[in-house]
Amino acid sequence: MRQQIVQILKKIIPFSVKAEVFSPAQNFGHYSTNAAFKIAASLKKKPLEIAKDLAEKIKKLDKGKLFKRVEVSQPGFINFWILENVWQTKVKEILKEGAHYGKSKLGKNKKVQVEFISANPTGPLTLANGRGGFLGDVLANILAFSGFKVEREYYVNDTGNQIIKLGNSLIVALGLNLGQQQQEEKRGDKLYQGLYIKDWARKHRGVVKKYKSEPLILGRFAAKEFLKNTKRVIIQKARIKFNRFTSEFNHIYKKKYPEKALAIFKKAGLVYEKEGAIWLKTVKFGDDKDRVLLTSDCQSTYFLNDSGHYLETVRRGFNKKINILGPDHYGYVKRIQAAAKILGLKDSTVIITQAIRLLEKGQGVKMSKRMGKFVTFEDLLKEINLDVARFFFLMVSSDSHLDFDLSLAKEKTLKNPVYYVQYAYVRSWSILKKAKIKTISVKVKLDPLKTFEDIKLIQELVKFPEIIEDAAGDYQIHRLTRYATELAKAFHNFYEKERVIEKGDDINQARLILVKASSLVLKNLLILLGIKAPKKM
RNA sequence: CCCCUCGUAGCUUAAUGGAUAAAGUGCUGGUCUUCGGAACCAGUGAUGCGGGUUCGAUUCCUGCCGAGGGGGCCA
Repeated sequence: MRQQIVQILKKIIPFSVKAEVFSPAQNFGHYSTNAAFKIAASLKKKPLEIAKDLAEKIKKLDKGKLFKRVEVSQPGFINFWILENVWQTKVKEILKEGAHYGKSKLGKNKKVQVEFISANPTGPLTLANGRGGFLGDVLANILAFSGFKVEREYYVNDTGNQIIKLGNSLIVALGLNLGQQQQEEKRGDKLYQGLYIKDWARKHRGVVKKYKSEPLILGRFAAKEFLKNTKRVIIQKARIKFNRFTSEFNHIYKKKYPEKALAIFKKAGLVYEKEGAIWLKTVKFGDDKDRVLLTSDCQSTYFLNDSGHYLETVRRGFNKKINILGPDHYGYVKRIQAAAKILGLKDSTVIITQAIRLLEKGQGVKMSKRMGKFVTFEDLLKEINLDVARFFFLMVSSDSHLDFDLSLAKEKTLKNPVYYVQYAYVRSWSILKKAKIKTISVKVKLDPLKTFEDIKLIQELVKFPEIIEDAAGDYQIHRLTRYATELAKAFHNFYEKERVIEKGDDINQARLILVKASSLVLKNLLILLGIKAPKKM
């Protein structure tokens, strides 16, 4: 629907302007455009006059096919009211498309990689990992729905100093002494202190003792175990899907991608030596300082290895990558974007999800892997329903610092908006069941659908593809959860005010079709969000 | 000290520079001889503080206050 209006505007406006067509609040019509403002700026005329002129042209062009009313209002908006029969036709289109309703070919089958979670295998998942997990999962769903070929990647940092550190942490946790060399390495870098370290060490006492002088081997072993547990939580508990677990050691390090990346950096003339180390000129790309690629004792840094990882992605045919990182990576964005650009990744996005501040009865609870005392993602999923957690986390923009009160969430779990949405689906299903609907007849006339509630509901249904399109473009996933609440509200309102099954089992066929369409859209939406669409609650 | 993000109803959050700042929750009052009341309706109530940019600023720039995160051979 929005697209149709955009097309009409294009015909009327001679030069290209960035005009928007949107659904306005309150009684400003079904759709609105600010086109007049955009033109006014370059024409130096009053927006209101331009709007009046445009509105006349639109009416002439349309000849009463689409619009019931086209009006201009202060200070220069053009508002559109759509004809009832146009809305009614849309309902049939929705039924025809069914489970495909909302899909588009926006992505043109291009490959895109969504990398998310990628937590270090040195401990359990945090709430921030969970937030990124839900975000990545749903974003990947939306992109796939919009015609992209999506790879969902989890990058496992399974080699390097952190693995040694993990081994050392386990050894120390059992009160064993580290070897001379490890003692030195331990200095200046804090070990992992969490309770989970102690628990694991005690549980695997024999293994820790056996490898007490070989922390790398011990660390690798433990990391594998931690990863196994992480996979269990992600896949089984959180219903988050991945199709590639990329190993830093096997896929990147062994295949010499860091070296290859370094060669490309050198060829680009962006590498220099200083104080015995090798640096990349990331300042040229907006970073506040240059970054080390090779240390003075010729070790590759985390940054160089990650560059290797990006290069591998490019070499596997991806021109587009979205990387979802936690809040501790803020300082990292500029340099990785610089590397991406040099390595030839055309469309690179880094999304930083903000931390979730956990409150317990209004009191802050510190969450840090080092502190030892923190609530893990798995803990949270034990406390609250998965659908609730998903919806709640996805309801807010990823750069909002979410305050999450655990005790409140548990308490008010029944009033969570996710149940509101699911309940709308249950109600729709219940009507269909009672009416014993089998096949939808295309012959049914939809003329009776003209009350405020009918039209409002159709209007929301028609918005669905528009919301998907917006989210696929700007990755703002909370558009979907917000929309879900609005759609459910329109349905509940419709349900309260309009009867489908009249007295005496007389069924209003037109309304029944509208219910079927609503049910379809709600289901498509819930599937994208990874939330269950129950027939009963 | 420097960098990044954020500050909106009592609480949790929306709003590519646009119309009367939008929802949920809370509180107050109301609806129904119901296709499942986990529903519906009404009322209540907000842009941290001070400047600037312009037709118009929650949004952009700047100073202050406050919260969180980060700060070269580390991950």
